[in-house]
Amino acid sequence: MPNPTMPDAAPHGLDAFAAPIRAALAAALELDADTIQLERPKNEAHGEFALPCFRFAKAAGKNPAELAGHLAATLEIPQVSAEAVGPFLNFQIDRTALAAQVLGDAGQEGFGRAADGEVTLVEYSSPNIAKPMHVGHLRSTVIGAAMARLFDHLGHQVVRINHLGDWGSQFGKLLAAWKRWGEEAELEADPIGHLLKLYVEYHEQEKDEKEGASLDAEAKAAFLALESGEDNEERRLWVRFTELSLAEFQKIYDRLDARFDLLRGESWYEDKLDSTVDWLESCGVVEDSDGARIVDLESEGIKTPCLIKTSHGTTLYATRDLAAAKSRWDEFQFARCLYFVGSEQKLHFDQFKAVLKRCGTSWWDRLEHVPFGLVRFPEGKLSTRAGRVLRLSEVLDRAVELAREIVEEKNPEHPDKDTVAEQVGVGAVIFHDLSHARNKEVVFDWKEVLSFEGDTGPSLQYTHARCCSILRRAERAVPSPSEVDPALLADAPELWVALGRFPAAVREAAEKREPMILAQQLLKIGTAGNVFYREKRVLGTGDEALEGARLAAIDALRRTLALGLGLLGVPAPTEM
RNA sequence: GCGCCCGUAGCUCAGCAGGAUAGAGCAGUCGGUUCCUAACCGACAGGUCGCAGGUUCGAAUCCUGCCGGGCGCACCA
Repeated sequence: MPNPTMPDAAPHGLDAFAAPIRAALAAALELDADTIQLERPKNEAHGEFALPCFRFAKAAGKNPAELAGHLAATLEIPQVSAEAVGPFLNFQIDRTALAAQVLGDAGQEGFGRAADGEVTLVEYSSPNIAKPMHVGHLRSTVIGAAMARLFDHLGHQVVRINHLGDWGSQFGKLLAAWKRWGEEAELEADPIGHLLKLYVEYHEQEKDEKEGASLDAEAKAAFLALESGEDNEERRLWVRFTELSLAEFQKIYDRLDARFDLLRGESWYEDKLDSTVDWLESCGVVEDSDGARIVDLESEGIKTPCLIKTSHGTTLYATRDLAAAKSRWDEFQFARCLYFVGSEQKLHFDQFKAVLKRCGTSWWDRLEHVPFGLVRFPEGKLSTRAGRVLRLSEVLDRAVELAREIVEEKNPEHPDKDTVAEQVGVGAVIFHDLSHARNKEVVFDWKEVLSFEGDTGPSLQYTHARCCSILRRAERAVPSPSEVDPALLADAPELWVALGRFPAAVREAAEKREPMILAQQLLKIGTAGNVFYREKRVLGTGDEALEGARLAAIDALRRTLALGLGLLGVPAPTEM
């Protein structure tokens, strides 16, 4: 467990000032520093931190404005001035001290890092074999990968797991369909496309009563053969389909910078299913219901029981997730295991956690479903069965194509347009997803996803590239923070405040499992950066000390943007 | 029917462990480049925070009810 009293050496930007302010307030109000929550004023003119004095005044039986005034007059905090505005006590950091602190922090590799050390498992992406990854998978992949990086940055020992959907009766259907309509040449040319076609064809033919019955029988037989574990034709085909699918998925993962430590599909837990069921049975929580084995969850406030085994004796989704969770616990004794899965599966997670609770495990509440909203289309839902899908690769390709046109137009001299177009196009798609609250459903809109101006990934990439450009043209080394006079940078508090809030944004994004919080902060940093280099000429001022100081500022900005974008999985090109 | 999520500017969204005149971006109007990339900056305009109650010194934020949209509700995953 983390030790909250452990001094943290990591640079934390504005937090460096919050601690003494809270300590001074705690002493003045005779309260514990932990009970004092400093607010971030909405209006930047009100300073960097604020304390509404209402509740403290009430406790002390005083008038809030009076208390604020009294505190403002008596508090002595190094490098921080306090001012009372009505019942509010506002704190402003000395401009030079602010620049010095943040410049020093943001210049370091570990800006916003913490030393946690806990084991955090992150399950994300988890697409189904034999189907294309579509826009729906984008969310799990991009949010999960970003969260994994955030935890990693905060010092967790992160284990990234891809829980592939590679098992279940659906593969019986696919095998049956392959036997009827499979074409070797087509499979070679476009594996997932062909497998999807077979899947769609199956569901098309299934509607026919006579065909449906015989297809269903063939599918059941095929899955049975697969499940037998023998090295038969079904198994060999399944392995092949899996490998072909993985190769396709990997192309997407490479583009999205999504990596996994463990590639464990549902099939990986196949030989642990029996023992899991036995374990559940031995816990005495399983009962019979119409021939099926279930765990009743009424006592946990869940009306729907959790199905462990069907009346035909086959295992289910929940059984496999239970086996997976138990296996992971045995292997890692994790502090938390996060599942980045759509909100439509909330009940499933509530159920299988409740089962583990009923079993008396000590770790059931370390499992956490991190839900996110569905991707919808203006025209309505897409359906894999009907073959109506928008492939993720197509989304990325279109974004890259558009980015390529824009690079061509804006920077025809660019030495490597293909690379930068890929970075910008993919970056736009990733950032667009991550800049929205994960819990809300998103209506997919090409115009928005392909937008490169305003609050977008490409505009941040652009700011980063501009910084790189200035540093390139400087043709001199960037002075280290200790070499510059921070007073020369005191005229850009907006930049330092924006940068100084980066560590808190990283922390909060991780705590709330909400990458959007970091994305929003990066946008603020980007805007502050644009204003900075717009208003403050860096090169050619004739003042060497000033130039050095501003170069250091640009470098801090560049580093923080690269760090933040990197955490989100958005590439940071040095020229665009 | 029951459960969960969402409803803020024309559009897309922040803000919601209560706090100061509700903020961005896009679209609209206007302005900015003899100067490190204008994928930028600035100004104007735009809001009964779904509706109605309640709690509070104070509610977009918390509670209740309603309306609207989405998702889920045992032998699929």
